[in-house]
Order: sequence, then structure tokens, then C-alpha cells
Amino acid sequence: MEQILVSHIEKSITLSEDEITYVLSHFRTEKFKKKESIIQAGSRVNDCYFIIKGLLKLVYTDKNGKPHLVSFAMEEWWESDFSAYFSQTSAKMSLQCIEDTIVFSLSFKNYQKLATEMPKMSYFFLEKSNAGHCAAQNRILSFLTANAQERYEQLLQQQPLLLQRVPKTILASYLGVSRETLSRFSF
Amino acid sequence: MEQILVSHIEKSITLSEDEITYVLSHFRTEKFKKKESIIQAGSRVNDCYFIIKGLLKLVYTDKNGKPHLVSFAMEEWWESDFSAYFSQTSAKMSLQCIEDTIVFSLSFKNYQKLATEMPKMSYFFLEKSNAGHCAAQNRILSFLTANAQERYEQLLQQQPLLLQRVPKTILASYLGVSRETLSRFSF
DNA sequence: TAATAATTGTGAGGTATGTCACAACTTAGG
DNA sequence: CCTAAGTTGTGACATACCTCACAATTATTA
Repeated sequence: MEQILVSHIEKSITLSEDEITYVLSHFRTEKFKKKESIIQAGSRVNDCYFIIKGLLKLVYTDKNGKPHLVSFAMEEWWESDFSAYFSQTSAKMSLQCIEDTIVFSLSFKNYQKLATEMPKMSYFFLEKSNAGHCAAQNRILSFLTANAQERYEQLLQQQPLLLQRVPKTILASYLGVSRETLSRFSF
Repeated sequence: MEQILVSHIEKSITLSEDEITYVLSHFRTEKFKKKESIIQAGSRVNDCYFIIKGLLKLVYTDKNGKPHLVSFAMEEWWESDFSAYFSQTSAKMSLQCIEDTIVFSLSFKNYQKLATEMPKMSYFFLEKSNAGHCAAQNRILSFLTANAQERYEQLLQQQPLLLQRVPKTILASYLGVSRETLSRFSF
């Protein structure tokens, strides 16, 4: 299981055996059942998560109690309420399991430790953060340039496997459209 | 002028005199007139920019020729077509001056050089990238949870000074709403 | 296996926002 | 100072999408 994380990191940087052991010692394994919340809105965010197995949704609940899906997270993705994580404040969003899930948790302390002690890890985190920033910008672009059906088709093309694992209600929330409207799209 | 960049960096990390000189040697100053494009869609993106003075828009032009405003950039902001910058490919977006602008340019080569040679700079860039990621996620959230008028009011609250420098047409494009609709909002 | 919960499709009617058109006004540059 | 370009407001109408309601189907779990 550790191997999944190691391979993931080694796509960006090269580590010695000792370094691998050292890096891994900063993570802990956690398991969650479907419908459990890893992060709860309002509570402190101490960890970010590398997902080994499973499927998660990052959800913001508005003042009317309506949930909005900010992001999905699945195998080999990093997820957290990063605003809260980096500023070590309480979460605005919650992170909930759509499927049974196994993660590697990294506390903020250990994140900072790795980033400051190991320049290579700092560079790795930088690459991840940049990628996350670009992905978010693409999502913004799709809100600006596409209507609901086009956004759906884009997602269908980019994440065909994801769509098979996610009920339409949740998908609609991610696309920023009502379940009924999504249901009326041809294919 | 260098002092603006130095102060900006020193909000995140501490640098010696020599380090400051060394870091600054990797930037070059560039000036642009209103309406000039710093980055043109389709051409290679070699630099990212720290804005000393001025106001810019990051624009994606869709297949119908309609422009969509992905991001503003003003004093003390970093901007580029980061997807293209980090992957050293051609721009999907263009970066245009709304006002006369002075920037410090950082080539991708020099960015990598600073990030790998100086752990502190790697950490600085990481902080910036994380902040950018969070900002983008907040923008996504506002698309998911708010209608056009609410998005306008949010922006009014978060960037009151920006609104005074930007014509409504451009603002509308940023909010993802037509100019006419924006014009009908009371205030 | 039965009962319950979750998911999905679809009709009807309402609303936010888009598009097109035009006129008044402001700004920039020769 | 004059002209052209850019900015803004507003009416009329079209449409994408929302909300509510209900029924049919499919998963879950006791």
C-alpha cells in the first residue's frame, strides 16, 4: 500500500531508500466507511489526505442547507479543505466518503517538516499545488465558457470512469445544475 | 521598485542581503502600454510576472470569439497562463493590460533554478501556489453557490478598489454574466 | 426476503439571465 | 477642441435552468 504513495511521489522526484522510509514515517493510515466524514465543516483541519482506495466528495453546505460539490477525490489524489489546512483554521467544507475509503494522512506539522527539511519534498508539494491550481482554473473556465450540458460532456470526456462510480444527484451538484436538468440531458 | 518584490517575498521567508541580490538577478523589468498583450493565446509562455504597477486581465477566447475573463491581476499579484508556463507549452489564454503596466518577469528556467537551488524560495513559491489554489477554489464555490448578483456583491466586498478601475463590460465577463444583466443590478 | 432508503425520469410552470437593438454619455487621441 | 471609440442603461423577447410534484426503479440492510 505504501508503494502506491512512493510511486506517486517518484513521478516527480527521486528518493533514496532511506528517504522513502523517512517520508513514509510522517504518514498514518486511516480507513473510513461509506458516508463517513473525514472532515467536518466547522471543525479544525489537521490533516490532508492521499487517497489509496475509495471515492470522496468535498462539499460546501450553504446557508439554506443545500450542499455544493467543490471537488471529487479518488485514488492517487490529494484532498483536504486546503484553505483551512494551510491556515490551520476550521473547515468551511466537509469531506465525505462516497465509497469505503483508505487514506494516508499527513498532518500540517509533518507537511511543514517535510517541506522545510527536504527540498525535494518541497519541490514535490510545489508541483502538486501547481497542478491543483491549474485544475481549479480549468474548472472556472468551464463555468465561464460552457452551459450545463457542455460541462457534463467535458466531464464525461475527462473522467469517464468517475461518472460510473457516482450517482447523478452528486454529479449534478458538482456541475452546478439541478438533478432534474442533468437527468434531461440526452447522453 | 525592487523593494516591492523584496518586501513581498519577505512576508513569507527571510533572506540575507546576498540572497536578495541573487534572487533579484533572475528577474527582468518589462513595461507595457494599455491594451498590449503580455501573453498571446497560441504562443509559447516563457515567463510568469510579478506586477509592480498596473492592471491586467487573463482572458480565454472561446470558439465563437467571445472573451471570458479567468482572472484579474494587479499590484503585488503573480500572473501567467500557469498551465502553459509549468508545462512549457503554448498559451490557451492571453494576458492583456487594462492599464499601463510594469512587471518583473521570471522565466521558467529561472523559476526552476531558484526553486531547486534555494529551498527557501521553493517554500515561498509553494506558499504562493497554495494561496492561488485556494483562491481559485473560492471562485468555484461562488459559481456553485451564488447567482450573478450575489457574485457581484461578493466581489464588491472583497475587491472594492478593483471595481473602480475596471469597466463594467470587463467585470461582467469576470462574473460570467452579460453586461446588460450586470447593468441592471441595483448596487 | 421483506422493508426501507436511495436513485432516476418526467411533466408543468416560474425565474434568472441571455441576446439584440438603440440611444445617451464619457474618454482618449489627433 | 473635435471626432471616434468605448462605456453604460434600458426595453422587448427568447431560453436555459430551477422548483415542486409524483411515480418507477434499483440498492441497502434488518
